[in-house]
Amino acid sequence: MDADETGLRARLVAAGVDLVLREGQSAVSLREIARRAGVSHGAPRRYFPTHVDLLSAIAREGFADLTARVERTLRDVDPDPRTRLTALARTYLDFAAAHRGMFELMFRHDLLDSGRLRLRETSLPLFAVLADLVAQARRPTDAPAAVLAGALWANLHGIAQLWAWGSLPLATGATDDDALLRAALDAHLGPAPA
Amino acid sequence: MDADETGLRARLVAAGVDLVLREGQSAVSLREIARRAGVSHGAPRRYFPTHVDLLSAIAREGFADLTARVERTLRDVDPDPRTRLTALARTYLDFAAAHRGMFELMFRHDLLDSGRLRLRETSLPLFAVLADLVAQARRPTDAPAAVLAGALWANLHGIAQLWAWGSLPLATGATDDDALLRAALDAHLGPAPA
DNA sequence: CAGCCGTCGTAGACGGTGTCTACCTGCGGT
DNA sequence: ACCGCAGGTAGACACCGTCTACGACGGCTG
Repeated sequence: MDADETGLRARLVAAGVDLVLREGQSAVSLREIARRAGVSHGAPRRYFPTHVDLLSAIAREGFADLTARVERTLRDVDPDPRTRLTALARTYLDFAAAHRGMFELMFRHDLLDSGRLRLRETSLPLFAVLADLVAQARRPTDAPAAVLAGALWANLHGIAQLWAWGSLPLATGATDDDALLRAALDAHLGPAPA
Repeated sequence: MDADETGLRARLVAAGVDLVLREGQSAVSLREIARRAGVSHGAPRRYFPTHVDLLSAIAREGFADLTARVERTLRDVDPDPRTRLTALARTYLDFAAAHRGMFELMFRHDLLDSGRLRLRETSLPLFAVLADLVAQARRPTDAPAAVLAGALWANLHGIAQLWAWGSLPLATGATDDDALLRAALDAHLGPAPA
């Protein structure tokens, strides 16, 4: 995306993203991405002084990707906020399931030292989209919009994580996460309209 | 807890638990716990052939601890299911906040290879307690009990995780998680009784 | 045009880690 | 008295993150 698309830094990040998607966070080492980029083991240090810096940069890509997917999804969905929220939630869960390693990494605050690269703030635009839709769908008796949005996000996130871990399928006996998704949306936003 | 409380295995796990609580998952190495137990670096291998086995054993302690805390809490709470669920939820969030490193580890399926030691099943008794209370508190028009319980658990879990990561405080501007907790319970179980 | 200097990548070293293997040692059962 | 084996020791290997000294090269200044 940046001007120097082919710069070493971009290639290193790309290799890292590829690795994390394919084999998970623990496979991402500075030396391995150097190998994949065809440079010496010390080269990445120029751009990522520390392993945490590399992982943070990769997670950043993850957030950008997820945000882009959500926006792309919402472009084709009609304006009813409840419908849009459902689509957003579906995209969130699909992303977590399809890119498990990346999803894990994105929320590993212990690995990311989230101040770095303003990483945590990277998730805010996504939350803003959700919060905006929640504000539209909110009923007068519901909790304040910010709280409602936070609680709903947490619910989506929890479903994504526990489902991926296998606990939720095991505990509920369900074979897909759709019922859970609908239960969460119904709970926070009221029963779905016909 | 086991018969040979002072056996090497128990001491190794204890050292690991201590480490994970104090410094997080990444500080737990086979060699370090060997050092703390005063044995050679190869000794742990007898009990934990692989690093994953060690981490799984530690996470198991974490689940046992959390479950015990919940049961202890519920002993002193009156029988109204909604009240009990609130207490359970509070305990869950407090545990996550107070033992962040352990909580992280417990749900890191990439580190745990959850088949090992039947680890994932270890979380089931806790879920059963929650599911039982949910079944009692459930209203006829709610989702099926298993789904409702799963969705609520996911909500708690998501709040715990995103709060610990700092995203939720950042996004909602809140300074404590109480509003979120109440919003989640109200959403899934209906507005709290007076 | 010559020379300097900063950027960027190389190469080697160090300590730490997981894992494998060969070994020792002491105790229980025959 | 002996053997066998569980349980701990010790060394090796490859890999990792990090640090440091060093080369190469290109653009600016004189």
